[in-house]
Amino acid sequence: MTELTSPLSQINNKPLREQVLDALREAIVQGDLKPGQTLIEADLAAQLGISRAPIREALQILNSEGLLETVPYRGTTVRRLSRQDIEELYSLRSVLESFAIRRIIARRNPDDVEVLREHFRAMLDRAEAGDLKTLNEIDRGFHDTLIRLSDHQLLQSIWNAVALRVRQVMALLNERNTDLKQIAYNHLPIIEAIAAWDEPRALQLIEQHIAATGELIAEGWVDPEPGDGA
Amino acid sequence: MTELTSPLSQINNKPLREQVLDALREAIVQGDLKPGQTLIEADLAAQLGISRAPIREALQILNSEGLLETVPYRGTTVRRLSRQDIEELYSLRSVLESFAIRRIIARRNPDDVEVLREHFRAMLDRAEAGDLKTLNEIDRGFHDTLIRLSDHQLLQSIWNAVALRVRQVMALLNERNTDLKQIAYNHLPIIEAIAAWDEPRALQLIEQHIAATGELIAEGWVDPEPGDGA
DNA sequence: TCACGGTCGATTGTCGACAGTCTACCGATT
DNA sequence: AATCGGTAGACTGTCGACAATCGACCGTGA
Repeated sequence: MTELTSPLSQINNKPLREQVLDALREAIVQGDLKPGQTLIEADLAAQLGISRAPIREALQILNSEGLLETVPYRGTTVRRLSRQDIEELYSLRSVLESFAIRRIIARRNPDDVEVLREHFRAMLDRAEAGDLKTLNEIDRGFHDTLIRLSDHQLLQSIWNAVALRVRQVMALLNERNTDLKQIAYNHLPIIEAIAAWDEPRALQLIEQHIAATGELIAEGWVDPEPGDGA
Repeated sequence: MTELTSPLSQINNKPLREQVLDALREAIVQGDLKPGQTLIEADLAAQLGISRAPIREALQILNSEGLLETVPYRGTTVRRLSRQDIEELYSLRSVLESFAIRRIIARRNPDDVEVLREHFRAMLDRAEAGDLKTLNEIDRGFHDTLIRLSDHQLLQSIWNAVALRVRQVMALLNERNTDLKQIAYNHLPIIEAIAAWDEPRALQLIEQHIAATGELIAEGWVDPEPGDGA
């Protein structure tokens, strides 16, 4: 056999640690595990039918990713999100995406624009179908694509962490922004500014777009009260 | 007894995991552990006289911090630093510090300026004494202070990770920048621009300062050849 | 000569047991 | 009643042993 790693999805051999890691991370950013909720290693282990060792390793990683909070000898809880956290999250996000756009425009590669336009079409399509869930995913995909196109590994890895928290915030939001097509159309001028290699305008648009979103969310955010979040 | 946590440095009770974490992290950023070098859990455990469990947890964390690279079932090595990594590191650093300065200037707090000027005086003092090691530490302290003054926890945590890698790069550099007083004086106009609340000038200076440093380092950087780095 | 299969040693992954630490509770003392 | 000291239970931290995986090595057979 020569290569062939990709198909058959590589059988099984992912360490338990990583499976647990993925599962917990997903549970957190989808809001299934609520901020403030405490995680008991033994419970998780029993629940998953494995020992505590891989669980502990996963928890340490999630802690260093900022999704959990661990106090030695005390326990680990899902990190709480204050209004200040939201504001910080979106302000930093704005900085990172601006940086990405600057790099994309500097490269002036028409292919990039086509990729982004394709995203917009998909977004509009989902919006017209009233498909909120998929629309959100595509919206995420658009911003992920901006980062990816910027071709900057370090930025990418930091973005990954930031984007996780954004997903978590979205999941915890009870109020839903229902003006779907508006969300989709919000992205069009950004794309066109990039297509025109108009850096100042693209930066102004993306920063305004993200700041507006952040403010909208921060505005209605109620800081979590003490309690175990359950 | 009422509080009193801070003095007496809290006796002992830091988990082994964290002690190992600190020790390994320091060894990496100081260049004692060379990029490419592989770390064997059992060896480290024997060397430190403890079991593998806390070692493994520390390694996972360092991996998620980007200082180590782990391949399941294969092992963990100190992450290699290519020239591209250096360029990415400094370009991102520039973005983060610019953001910090924008926030500092937006606040217009004269105390901030005084803190920065004090840093400059200390730097100049060390430079005149020809004290390279301390100068580097103070230089680091200056940039750390910029971030701290920006009062942005998320930025702070990302900066911490980035700054670690910067330290590692500095430690691995064989060529030393010997023009000490010049380094110190480089910071003065930045401080003065902040003092004057002159945002465009402050941003232009910091970006140029960091880009110049980055290019200087990237220029002489030799990409690591395969091998275990030892 | 070279591709193939199998085996072996080194190393990582997982487990169950035990040690250490913290909190909550409770009774004694003032 | 309020404070103190001590104890019990729940949980995290650490350990040593065992299982699983990988790469290198080595014959074997065409």
